[in-house]
Amino acid sequence: MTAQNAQTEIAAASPSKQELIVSAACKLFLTASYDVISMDAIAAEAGVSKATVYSHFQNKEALFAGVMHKMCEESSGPQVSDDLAGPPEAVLRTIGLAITHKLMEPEIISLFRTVIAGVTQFPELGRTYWQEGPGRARELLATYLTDLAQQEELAMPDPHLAAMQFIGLISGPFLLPLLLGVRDAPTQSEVDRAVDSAVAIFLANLRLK
Amino acid sequence: MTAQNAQTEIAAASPSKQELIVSAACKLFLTASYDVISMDAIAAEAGVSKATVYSHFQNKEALFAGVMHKMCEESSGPQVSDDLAGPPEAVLRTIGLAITHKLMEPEIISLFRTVIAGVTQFPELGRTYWQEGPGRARELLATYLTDLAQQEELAMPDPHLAAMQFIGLISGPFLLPLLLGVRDAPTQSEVDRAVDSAVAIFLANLRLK
DNA sequence: GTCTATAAATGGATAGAC
DNA sequence: GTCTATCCATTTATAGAC
Repeated sequence: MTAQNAQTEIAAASPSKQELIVSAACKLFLTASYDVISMDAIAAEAGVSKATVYSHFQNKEALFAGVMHKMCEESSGPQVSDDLAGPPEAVLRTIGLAITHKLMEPEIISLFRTVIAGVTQFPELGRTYWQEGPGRARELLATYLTDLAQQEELAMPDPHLAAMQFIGLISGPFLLPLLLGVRDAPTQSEVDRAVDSAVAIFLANLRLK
Repeated sequence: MTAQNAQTEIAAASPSKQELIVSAACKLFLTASYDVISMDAIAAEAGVSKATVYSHFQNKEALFAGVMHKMCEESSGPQVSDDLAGPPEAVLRTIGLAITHKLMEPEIISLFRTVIAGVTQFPELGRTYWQEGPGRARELLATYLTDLAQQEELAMPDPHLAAMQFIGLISGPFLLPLLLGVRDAPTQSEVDRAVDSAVAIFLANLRLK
């Protein structure tokens, strides 16, 4: 066992300074955008001195990049990659609920705001988030829809377009109002109703053609 | 003619300092978020001194509020309130194209980013933008859909939900990627195809029930 | 690695002359 | 109203002791 492995194993029980810093930065960057959060505030939240922060990260931008990478990993898209068998209604409903529930989490809305706020300053941030989040959902859906179309002999000229339409259809009622802060998180029954409706609309059209 | 009217008429030809300041602030706040833009930068862009800026606006927040109010007015939703007659396909296509074209404008995407970035610090900003933009589109659509359902004797249990689903369906393929900066503005044919597809999906479902 | 103290720069906001 | 010059708080980042 190398020294590095030993350090990694200990980490879970007693978090290293580096982990304390990243956790504190995560928390703060979710409450406000890049420029609002100072290195002083991060150091204070982590319970370390500012010099310690700079000993682990070259500068603020490097810390921000590390934090964003970690948050994208943790919130990596809907976890439905396994369970794609069964009647299409059920599968789309499962995928739709997974996506909707992801979007409902306050942390995800906050992350979304932070990413969008930072994308002008840090263009790579947008690409990273897309690949880890919505882009992954799109690929998953497009693959499933392609298979579905083949099985049921449906027309599916552009699976990527269809996937984004489905995502828009289920997220439309909630995403914008939540991002703008003009409504609270929806109730379970509200989510169920919206997803059921969206699945019905989507499938009805597919089978009509 | 009052003195104020005279000033207003002159304004178009030779803009007042106040208008110079607001224009400069508009331009800058569209390129980056609230905290990134300094009063020094705004004064420099307007070609006036910083003290002059403060003689017209009490502080930075007041200037930001004024700028956002002006931008919301200028970009006030899709201008389709008159032309709601004709076959549903055509009407929905017109509305869909109007909404999509609005969203494609780089200024609107930038405004969107700025609003979302600022909504944590200034909650009223989100409400204002919603009312001037997406909220207005939702009301317009919901009203039209209610009428349509009545005329064609279709089921329309929740016009607001349906309106947001339609907006999500047409904006889904573009809005997220544009906000995240992972794609360029779509071509005209791409927009046409997406809107036609969305209208077909939406209407097919309505008439199926 | 970690701390205290501080440097160097920039931010919002104001005083005072004109 | 408008400008120049300045105040004061805060920010990023570093130096030097331990």
